[in-house]
Amino acid sequence: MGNTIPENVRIRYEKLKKTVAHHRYLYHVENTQTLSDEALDSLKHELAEIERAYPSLITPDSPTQRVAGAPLEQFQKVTHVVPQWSLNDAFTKEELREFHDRVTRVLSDELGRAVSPTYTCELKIDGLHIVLTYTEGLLTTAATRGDGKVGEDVTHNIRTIESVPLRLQEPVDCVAEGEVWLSKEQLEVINAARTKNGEAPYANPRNLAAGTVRQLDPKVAAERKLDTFMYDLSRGNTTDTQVDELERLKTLGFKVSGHWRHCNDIEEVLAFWEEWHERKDHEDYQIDGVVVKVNERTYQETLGYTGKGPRFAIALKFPAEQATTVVEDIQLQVGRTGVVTPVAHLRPTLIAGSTVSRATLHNEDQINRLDVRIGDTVVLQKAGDIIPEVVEVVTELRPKNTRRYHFPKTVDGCGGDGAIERVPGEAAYRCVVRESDFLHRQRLYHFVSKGALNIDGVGPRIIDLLLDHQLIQDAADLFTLEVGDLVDLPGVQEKAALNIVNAIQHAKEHVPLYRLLVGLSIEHVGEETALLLAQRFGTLDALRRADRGTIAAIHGIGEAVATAVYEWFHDQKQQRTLDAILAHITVEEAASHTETPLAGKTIVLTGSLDGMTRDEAKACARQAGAQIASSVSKKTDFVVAGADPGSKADKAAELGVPVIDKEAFLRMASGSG
DNA sequence: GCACCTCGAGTTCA
DNA sequence: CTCGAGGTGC
Repeated sequence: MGNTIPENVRIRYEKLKKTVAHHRYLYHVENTQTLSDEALDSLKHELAEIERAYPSLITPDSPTQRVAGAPLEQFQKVTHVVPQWSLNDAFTKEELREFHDRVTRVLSDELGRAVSPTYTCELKIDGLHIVLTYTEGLLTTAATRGDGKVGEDVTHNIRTIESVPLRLQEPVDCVAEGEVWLSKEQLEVINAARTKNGEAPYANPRNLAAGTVRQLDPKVAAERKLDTFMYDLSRGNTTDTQVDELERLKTLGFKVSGHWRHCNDIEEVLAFWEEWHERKDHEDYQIDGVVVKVNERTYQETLGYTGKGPRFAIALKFPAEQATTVVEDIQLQVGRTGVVTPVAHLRPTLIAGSTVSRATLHNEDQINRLDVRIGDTVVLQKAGDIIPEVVEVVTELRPKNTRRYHFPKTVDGCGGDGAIERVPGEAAYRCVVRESDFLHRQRLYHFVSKGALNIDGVGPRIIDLLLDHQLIQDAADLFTLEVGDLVDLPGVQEKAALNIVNAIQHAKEHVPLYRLLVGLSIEHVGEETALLLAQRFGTLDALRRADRGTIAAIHGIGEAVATAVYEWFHDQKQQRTLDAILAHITVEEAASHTETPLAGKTIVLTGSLDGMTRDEAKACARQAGAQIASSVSKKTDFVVAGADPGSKADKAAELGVPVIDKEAFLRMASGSG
């Protein structure tokens, strides 16, 4: 503070800031340029000079604030205000027509009249999805998509991207979604420099863009010229169509791709797709398809969402890049549960930016369907551009004297004599012996993994060392390890030993109940089922005492899962293992949902629950343990009536079923009242 | 009893 | 991402 700023400096400063921001707007949004690069640099330089003299002038939207300071220690998690859906995919014209048929059918059913929506087509850029949050027009947060609910805060890197406005043209609150990408040209520039330094070049722009955004040090991002296209205003949007939304994004100052089209029918959509199938390689960014959206907002809302994504949009992908290679061998892998998976070992081949040498064949049926044989030439592609997939065998190139693949009857290291069996009616082979050293080892890997106890820095390699040197027998032994035990291990220094012990000691405090349940390797119990169990019973003791029927009564858990859980908790050996673990860890109990007045009740929804979609209300009721029925009967416990209730409310009155309003429903669902 | 969805488990490479 | 199996809703 202290030194006052002369009025003329302040005016000059504001003027400079405005000019630079305006230039950015023209350049990235309007695609025109009014200043030479040199002129712009000199303005920025002058701006920086003034700020150096009067630091109190600096605000977050100053062009000088694009390059932030020190590297981060680690990423912060960001919970998305707007759920980040992913899109369903279509690969053929046929699938697109099915999408269109479904859309028109649902709309006609819901609205009671024939409706033909129009569509927008936008290019699907192969980059990294980002979510930008603005408060009163200022960029406050930039986050990655993550799992759709929680992403990582990468504001420090996104700020460095020129095309991202630090201040919008209007002081609005909004959330915008778009894609960060790196041009093919930039990739070449970077790779040329790397090759010169004797470093390996990066495989493709997408991976490099993703890697860059996830750098802790913002200097790296600032050097690599990332760019953006924004395509959605998910909060603070008042437009009635997707077309208007794109225009609105531009008005606010976002960079929006110019290559989109408003299509009146599905044939025009297909024409756009075919046109870009031809053109896609001529752009400076990678395009992996066309995003097709129902244009009209009211129709979008009518169509709504599934658990995965919107029903009003689809990603029409271009055919995946394919390659052919030779199957050199088919080998068997055994997982934690004893399931045997056949994997094709391939002659290494370059496809979609990486060299692939293995591909899963899933199971015996899949091998038979494809009739893959050792020695065959196969067509390979990457599902979702990541996982290699054997599409088909090129039978014309099959060598003579090949034999159909016969699934072996034994697998090395599977325990006992290595026998495997396929239970009739099931697809997978499993190890016959289920209590082998091998499977025990796999279960330990799982116990320390991210989804379970999440012991940082302890993975398969460390577990192998500990087991092989008899430092541990089972999971409980991990918690008594001391630095002195570990330093004798080959390749483990004092520092590493300390890290391991610290990580284990850290992980044993406040273990959420569901994470412990995940870690126990109970059949059918993964993250979701573990959460259901934890929420229903609250404590491990309650779960241990539960009978089979109580477990099966949980919505989302049936007989098969209930039996597996019940039997695990009534197996003496498992219980001894569990007790041993419990002696060392503290378990964070979950809030039990048994107490809500709706638990076990059957309810019927009618009328519109304003501010809440039908799906949300259903989810809320289920969460509280209620069953939802579609019509009112004697068995109905409550009818929830919103605005304009239909005939169901009358029926309820007739049968004497209690009718409650939205507020009462929410109170009951949340456990009070 | 069947069509749908969700979950769990296994999957590749840099 | 893909598969199979389990669970739910009609």
